[in-house]
Amino acid sequence: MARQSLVASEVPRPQSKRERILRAATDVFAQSGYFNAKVSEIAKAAGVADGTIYLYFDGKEDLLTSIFRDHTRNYLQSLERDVANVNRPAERIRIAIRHHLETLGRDRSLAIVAQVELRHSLKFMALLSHQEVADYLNILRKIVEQGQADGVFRRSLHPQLVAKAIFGIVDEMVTSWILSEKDYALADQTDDVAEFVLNGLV
Amino acid sequence: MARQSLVASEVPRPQSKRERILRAATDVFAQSGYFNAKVSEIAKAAGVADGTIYLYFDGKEDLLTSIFRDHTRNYLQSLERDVANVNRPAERIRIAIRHHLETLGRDRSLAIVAQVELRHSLKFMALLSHQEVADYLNILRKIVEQGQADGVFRRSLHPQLVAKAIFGIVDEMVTSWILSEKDYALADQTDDVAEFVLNGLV
Amino acid sequence: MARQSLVASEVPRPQSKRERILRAATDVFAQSGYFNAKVSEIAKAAGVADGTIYLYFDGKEDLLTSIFRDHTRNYLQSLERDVANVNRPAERIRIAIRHHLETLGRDRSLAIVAQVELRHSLKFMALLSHQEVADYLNILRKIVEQGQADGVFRRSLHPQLVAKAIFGIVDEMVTSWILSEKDYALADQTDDVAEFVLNGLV
Amino acid sequence: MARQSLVASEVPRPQSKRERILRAATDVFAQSGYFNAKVSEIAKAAGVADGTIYLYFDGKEDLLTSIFRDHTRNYLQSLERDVANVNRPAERIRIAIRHHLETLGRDRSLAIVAQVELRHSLKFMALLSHQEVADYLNILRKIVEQGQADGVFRRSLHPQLVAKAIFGIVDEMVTSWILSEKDYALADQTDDVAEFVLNGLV
DNA sequence: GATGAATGAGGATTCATTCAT
DNA sequence: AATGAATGAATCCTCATTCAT
Repeated sequence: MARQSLVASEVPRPQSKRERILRAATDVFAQSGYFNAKVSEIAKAAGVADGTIYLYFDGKEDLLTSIFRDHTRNYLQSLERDVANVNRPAERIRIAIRHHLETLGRDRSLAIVAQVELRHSLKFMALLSHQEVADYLNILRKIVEQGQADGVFRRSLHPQLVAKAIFGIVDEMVTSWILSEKDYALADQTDDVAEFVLNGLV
Repeated sequence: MARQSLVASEVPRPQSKRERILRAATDVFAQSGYFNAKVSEIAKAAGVADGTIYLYFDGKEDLLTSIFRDHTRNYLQSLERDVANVNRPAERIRIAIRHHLETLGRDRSLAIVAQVELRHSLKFMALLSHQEVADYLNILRKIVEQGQADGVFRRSLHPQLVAKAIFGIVDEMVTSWILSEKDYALADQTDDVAEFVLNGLV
Repeated sequence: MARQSLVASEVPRPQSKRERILRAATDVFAQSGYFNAKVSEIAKAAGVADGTIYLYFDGKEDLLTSIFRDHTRNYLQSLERDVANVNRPAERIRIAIRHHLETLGRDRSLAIVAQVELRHSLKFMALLSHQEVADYLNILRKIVEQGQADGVFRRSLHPQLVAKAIFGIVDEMVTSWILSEKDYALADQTDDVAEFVLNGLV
Repeated sequence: MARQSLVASEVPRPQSKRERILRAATDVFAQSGYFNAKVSEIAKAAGVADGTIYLYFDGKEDLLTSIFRDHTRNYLQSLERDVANVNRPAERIRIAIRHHLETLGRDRSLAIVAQVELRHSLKFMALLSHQEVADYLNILRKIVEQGQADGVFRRSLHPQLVAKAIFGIVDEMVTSWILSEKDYALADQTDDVAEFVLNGLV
């Protein structure tokens, strides 16, 4: 059964003008795609005049970048906090997976922007890849290294490759979710994903 | 050390006019991105007049679709052939991984188009996802199911989730490769990836 | 009595597409002023599509520059030819004055562009001043120098200052003409201007 | 040798808010040109808020008009006073020339505005031409007429044409000065210009 | 089949001006 | 009187596509 709206937002209406514009941009980018989205459409959705957007952002591209940066800042902070709350490496892996799935599973528009719009150019991907994504992968890598040091993770694996692999798996779950016509809770896959990551196929 | 050209093609110059156009489109899309690529640029790279492209394709978007369809047809056929050559499920998994990494590792422009340009809109991704990607996942899923039936893969795992997970891992390896400034052979990661997929982290 | 149209053109409709566009640009710039002129208005006046203009010119500013350059090339050539036809320095001065007044008196739109639109920025004026206007002044200066060498012009005068002075006088006659509400033939002032230039006030 | 700044002002900082705004407008118009100048830039240069400008002026165009009107009022008064101080017509001509060159030679920004920005549209030029410039030309014309009545200026010349010619010469000297890369005192040309005006070329 | 000159729709952005405070 | 955040109209240029040759 298809969803009625692809971008139904369960997110509360933001207060500040900057946040309202960013929320509107997220929804419009998710709905129309970055290139087809019109700035005037975003302005209308945010309830401001076209020109007002340029008081808060440098332009259309800055809107996209800002959505990502704002989100990532919060994301990485809360991820590190959550991970620090548990000690067992395996549990930390599970926590990281859940964190990713829960965060994007909660905001479909944001997920679409993250999975689709942020990847529309090599240049843009390279930018993200060397900053925020690298930070994210570092967190995962350190969990793996710690697990190897503790003797609970196999030492034959390259931590960086494992980090990328985990990211790849979770990323694909999100993509699959936004493209799916079924309406399921993304975070419900946490345990299945974690089992596969920890134990493998055999 | 940075590569000299991001889209250096080791692919032989195609003969037919249709193939020349498609090759040019792949290179130009990889270089400039779909939205920034100009049809006239593709025509020039292919050595034909602008209008000629419209004798062979329906338009710019059809170029992108055709790149993908042409490639996928060959890809799935050779994947099934390779997989049929071995019997052990674990080996089949390894074969599938190698096939993916080898194919894209051989043609950087194609890899960029596959990882970046084909994903620039939800509508486009949905299209691919329900046809070619679904076929690909089905092949992986059947390998998993066979392995479970044979008793060599754990039965607690959902085959569809495993298929997606494997796709996600390999996909991320490719993305990481095209974004990397280091010049390594993508297919060299086959064994490491396979080990992780088969045995997991613990 | 005010003229019915400020830009009534007695100029024959040009043949080539490039010339048609340039003619239209001259008329529209004269009518509306450079900054207020719309490119689409020029296209409409030239009977071409908006985009066609960009096949022949680099943009709006290039239209203005091209009007001037095209005109100046012809102007300086015919001026030198006319001047070479007579020998007496005083007659050459008169010829130069007539040439200026006749050329602009024949094409009101061109005169307006020359007197008003080409001078709307310091950067633009500097550009013209160092190229075409300098060439023009050089021709005048050489006439003066020849007259001084021949002993018919007073040697106490700086030839460069005289050249500028003559230019200034004629230039002001043109400006005055385009701003005037009376409809007189600009070139009719040739003899009066020449008399003043040659004999002065006393 | 090029000047360090094209608009270096030797003018004392004005006191009243209205004068500060007008001074800032003169400098900014000279620097950027009327069309490219931003009202907010003028406000910033004047040290007031954007909106404050509209308490003193009707808008951007009124700033330009006001610069001119304010300046012209003083200019014409002091010109008439200076002229009245001498009796010989030839000396009056010299005084008028000096007055013009001195006034603009003292304030480069004002000179740029006078030579460039005030002439950016036919409508604007017509406006000036029929008011202030006409008053100026009248003063010159009367000097000529008086000189002819006194029998010291040749009667064959049309006084109005002579007035325009003198204006044209001096005007061109100013234009040439603001465009020149050499740093000379404009008023130093007074005697050379006067000699040419009075005695002509022959 | 091939060409490439011509088309014209479409949108991000700027900035003079306003007005609630 | 003064502020400055907000407005929104207005336009140059690009480029996918067409079609007469």
